[in-house]
Amino acid sequence: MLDIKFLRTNADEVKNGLRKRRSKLDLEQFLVIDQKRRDLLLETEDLKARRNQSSGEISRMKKTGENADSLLAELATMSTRIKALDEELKNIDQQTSDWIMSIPNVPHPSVPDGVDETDNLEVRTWGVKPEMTFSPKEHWELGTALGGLDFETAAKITGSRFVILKGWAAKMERALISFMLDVQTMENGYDEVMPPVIVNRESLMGTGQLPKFEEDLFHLENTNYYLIPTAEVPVTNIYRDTTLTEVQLPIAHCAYTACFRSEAGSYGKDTKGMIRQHQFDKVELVRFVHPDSSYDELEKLLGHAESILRKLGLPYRVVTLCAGDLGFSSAKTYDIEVWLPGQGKYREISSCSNFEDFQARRAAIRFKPAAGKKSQLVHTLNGSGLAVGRTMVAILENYQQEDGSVVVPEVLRPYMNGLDRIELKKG
RNA sequence: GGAGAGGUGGCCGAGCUAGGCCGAAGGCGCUCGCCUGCUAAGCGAGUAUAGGGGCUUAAACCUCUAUCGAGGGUUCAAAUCCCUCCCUCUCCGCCA
Repeated sequence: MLDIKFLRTNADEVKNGLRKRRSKLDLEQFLVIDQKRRDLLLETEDLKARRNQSSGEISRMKKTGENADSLLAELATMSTRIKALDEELKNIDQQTSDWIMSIPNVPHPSVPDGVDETDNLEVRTWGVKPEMTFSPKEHWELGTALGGLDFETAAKITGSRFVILKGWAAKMERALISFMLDVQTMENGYDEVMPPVIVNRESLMGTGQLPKFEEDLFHLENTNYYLIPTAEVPVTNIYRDTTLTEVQLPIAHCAYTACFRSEAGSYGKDTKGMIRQHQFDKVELVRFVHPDSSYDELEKLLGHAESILRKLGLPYRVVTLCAGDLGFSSAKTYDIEVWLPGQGKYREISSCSNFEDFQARRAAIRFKPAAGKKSQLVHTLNGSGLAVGRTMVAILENYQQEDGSVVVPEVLRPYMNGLDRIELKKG
């Protein structure tokens, strides 16, 4: 959510931002509503001030035994009028907040112009794509053949876009989670939390998934509860309605959770394999920082996510999302895309964003400056560190051998009882 | 699931069954000043948030409105009365 005063005084900047995003929102419409709202507010508050004053008058008259009947009658009609105005105001307030909640964040000046993912800007590449003398297989083929991935049984017990991990795959999932959390807590300074994977509506409003993207979420029937689409939601909301002190910043949390997405509108996309599941594991990194340093913090966060891929020896590239591809709440996002030899392309494995004060304003996350000045909004950032399932996909495809076996990356072996190679058991 | 207690300012804690200068006593904490060789103590003042309007380059400031878990209702007027919901705590039951 943007600052309403900022909207009024910097309307042109916001309009430019919306245009850059290819958004169809017409800010003028909002400005008209806003003006109407303020006029109404003025009238209502003025009337209330008079009522409050006269009410005090009545109190005094009753004490002295004077007759207050005429004043009482006058106030009765005034109160009716106020009630009507309040009703009107409530209406227009709703309109205003609907508007504000639906305006996306303004892209940072460094965000490249563009329409969709084809306009994203490559920042750097890392690693060497493995050379294969054979035609590389896709992960679902490898994983299924090696007995680790079972999509069919998952489809039976639940439905499409679910998987059962078996044996080495289940173990590798667990190993990856532990490995990622260990790196982030022991090397990169994150405090680990394990939050609820069910959250209420208010939390989803705070981070910006609601009210606009209800259809992407799993909603528990007849409740105020939703399954989280990312740990960003519960972790960011830890500090909802909280005023921190400046010395506490930056706060850095990492969290492993399962994530749940309805994937509405993605029919036909990645229908095979583990790339796009309704339920998947992710280690998330969340940072609460001073506004002055949030873009340095974004680079830091990105580095923390990259460090996992480097340790695993998985080649990747970093891209800056263009304005048209930018998420609703984000001012700037880097995607990390890992190389998948089986698919022959880079696929997103992490998304690192600076939301500036967009989420902080919605969620009321502030800090009190050391100088004792007025509290101000923090900047929030988050990124995957990393998507666990997709990491397994990348390992399978990058470390596959001609005979269909898969070498286990060295850093992962201690987490898998020293297992160094996944191969089909004979017999 | 059953029975009960409770949610008030940074914290503690009055007020709530006689509804009326209550945004809210008192205390603690904090800030600024005074005082004191230093410290402690003492004295004085201040100390919520959001929104609107005024003033301003801006801030400060002034003023109004709202906020005593949330949302409704009664009333000229609600922290105080009524309804619904949420949360916390205690006891019992159940349970990984």
